[in-house]
Amino acid sequence: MNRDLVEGRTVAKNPKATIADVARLAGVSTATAGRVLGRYGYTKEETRSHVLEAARKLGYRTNALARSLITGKTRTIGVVAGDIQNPFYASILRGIADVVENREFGLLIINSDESLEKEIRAVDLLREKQVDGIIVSPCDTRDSRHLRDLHAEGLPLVLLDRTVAGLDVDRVAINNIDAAERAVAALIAAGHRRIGLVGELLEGAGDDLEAFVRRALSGNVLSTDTLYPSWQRLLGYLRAHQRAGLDVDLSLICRVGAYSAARAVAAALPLISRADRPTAVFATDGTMSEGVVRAIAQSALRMPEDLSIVCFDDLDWMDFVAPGISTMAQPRLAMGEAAATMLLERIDGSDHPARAIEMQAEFISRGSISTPGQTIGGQTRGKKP
Amino acid sequence: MNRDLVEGRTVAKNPKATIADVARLAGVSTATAGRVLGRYGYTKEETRSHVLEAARKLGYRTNALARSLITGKTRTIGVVAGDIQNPFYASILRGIADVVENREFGLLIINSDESLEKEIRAVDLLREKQVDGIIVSPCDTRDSRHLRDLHAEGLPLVLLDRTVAGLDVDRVAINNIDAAERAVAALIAAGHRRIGLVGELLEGAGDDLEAFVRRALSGNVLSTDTLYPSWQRLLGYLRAHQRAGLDVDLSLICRVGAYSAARAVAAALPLISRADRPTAVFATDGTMSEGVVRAIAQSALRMPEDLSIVCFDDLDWMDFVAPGISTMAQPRLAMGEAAATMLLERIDGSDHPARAIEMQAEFISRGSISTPGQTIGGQTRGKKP
DNA sequence: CTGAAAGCGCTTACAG
DNA sequence: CTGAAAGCGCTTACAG
Repeated sequence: MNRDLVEGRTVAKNPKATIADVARLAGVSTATAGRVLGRYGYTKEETRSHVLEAARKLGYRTNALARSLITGKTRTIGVVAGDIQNPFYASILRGIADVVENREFGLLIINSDESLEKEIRAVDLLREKQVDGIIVSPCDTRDSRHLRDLHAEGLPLVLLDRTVAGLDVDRVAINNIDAAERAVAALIAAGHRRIGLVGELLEGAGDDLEAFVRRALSGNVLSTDTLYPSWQRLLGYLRAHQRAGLDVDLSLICRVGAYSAARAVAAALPLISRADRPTAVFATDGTMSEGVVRAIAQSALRMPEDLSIVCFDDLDWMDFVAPGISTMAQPRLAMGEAAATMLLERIDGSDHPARAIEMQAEFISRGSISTPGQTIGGQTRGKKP
Repeated sequence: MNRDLVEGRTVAKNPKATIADVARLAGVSTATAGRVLGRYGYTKEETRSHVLEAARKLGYRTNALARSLITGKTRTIGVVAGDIQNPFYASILRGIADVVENREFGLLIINSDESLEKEIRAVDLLREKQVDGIIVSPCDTRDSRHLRDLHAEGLPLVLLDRTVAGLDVDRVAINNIDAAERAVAALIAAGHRRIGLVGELLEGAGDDLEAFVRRALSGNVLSTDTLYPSWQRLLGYLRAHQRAGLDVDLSLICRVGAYSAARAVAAALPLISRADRPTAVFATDGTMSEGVVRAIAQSALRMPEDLSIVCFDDLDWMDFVAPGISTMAQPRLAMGEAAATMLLERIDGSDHPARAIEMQAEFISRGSISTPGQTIGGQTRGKKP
């Protein structure tokens, strides 16, 4: 408190000046000072300017904490992302930040590293800090009491990229099955018949890849909605094969088991080094894409002459890594914007039923797909010099 | 308030339960309940368990707002970064997040887009939210009243990557002059004599590139500390030339004037297309590096046969874009960690004099440097097929 | 339009 | 070790 302040005299700016200090200097009640400083209620213009002048003199800054304690609103949202360093999340976060900053909201960001335990702690922390709403890319599509509770208690929640079984809340994602199918169809259209897949495919979809594929092929996959994206994209891969009347070779499906480019390299290398290697590979997301391209760079294979690829997510480097990477691009920025916009609407009080926004993925055709067995530069399946 | 709660009966969990509710149910005072729930002061073990039990029954969660209002600490720090989507900032942010999450602090992130106006608003917002400290990568090395005020008022502040004139606070950065000199020296050592530079070089260093270079060459650059990184790296470029007794060709220095890969492409294309083009190019940061590599990909030049390059920052793609990009790598993650660690130390009360942590940049030699005029594959300065 | 009073949900001295 | 009271810095009814 600044009890040493004297009206009428020039006083040193004090960042800790409070509404009471301003009121005293302006000769009004704290209620009135609060009204002009907090921009609520009515104030006579003259009073207003006195208060403002006093606030200026004291270097008054409002303490959002005190305000929030009363209003119950913090004008801050929280987001728990897998890894802010991953371009997928970095772009989404940027989209979120853009809409949030426009509304002068704060943005609290926490990494989950795809760990349920960390996600739960993140959500806890965000709640303690009384955020007005939360955007999460849930790392577990089933075990989600923390999210269910959130929603049950009325805290606005938006799910990004992934869905949670039985949790009917706003969400934004692309149609992963369809997008993957279109990506793989591009390969098939070019004549490929043996197409590899490199995907995270973490546990969660029944754990047994072979059984999953068998079920999928016979049209028996229940609740595709709550599958992880990589499993949904596997479904798209299978569907593209079925549509084209192609058999699926299980040994061509690489289950990396982790969100790691390095692990993807390790998984892709054997696949593309086999004698009966596929003529093309589909990578199920940006991280897997980086792994596959890295594996090819480490091998002696030429792209696309020896191996065609189609990736997922349009990363910075995909248009200048020769021969240009054909890929299924998700509108990452727009996904973040959409999620934030939905969340803010909820925070503003909208109470329509939960909506699922399906964003459009766009296939970008560049140079990484060629016809298998095609002869280029005088040799087929040749080695680099 | 949950006035409808009845002691002894099973009550529905209420996320809005307050310490008063818990105290009532446990039959103790709010002071006592507060002591066990807030983990401060002493409590008899028996009392403790009663309170805990009551809290559990009610689903009590502490309201950090109320606590912060009293303690004056929010256990939240703010960081204003240029663009969280940029890999440079994304990694730094990850480093910051890692140490901050360990201490269970919150992390408020805002983009400045290198605009002073946005930076000022960001800092304002963070202060309103009463963060315990701020990390900023200031977009203006001079006009910085907002940062000066912050520091004068005792709010912990750490500067990242850039320095502000006359603001003696903790900071972390690499030695940009030295790092750039080493990078360019690698080119000179390989025999290059005409080396281009592509850098942001925004206004701020006196605005006149030619005059700056002339001054630098005659050893007259005052306060190199508060230069923007790209200007410091230009200094390193010049110094490498001087050390080698090489003349500097001003026309080889490309001033992009913006933090934009697209703008860098536009600036680099004419440079590398000239008849008397340089035999090598040095890019002053990740964004410029992407621009240069992109420009080369768009040109008919082969790398490194027709043009050698050395980049700055080790981005994901640099080790798999053929022929592998030689670059000066900043320890981005560690820079973020160091900044956060310093900030938390200050928050913990440390009051030693301001420290400047100089991180080590590491040159990574890959395939993008060759000897100029070298004959590879039977032709020199040839075109791609 | 303005002020006195209460209160948001906690923590902090201060007694006991 | 525990409780009654005050208070953090605001906003919110409620009078006037």
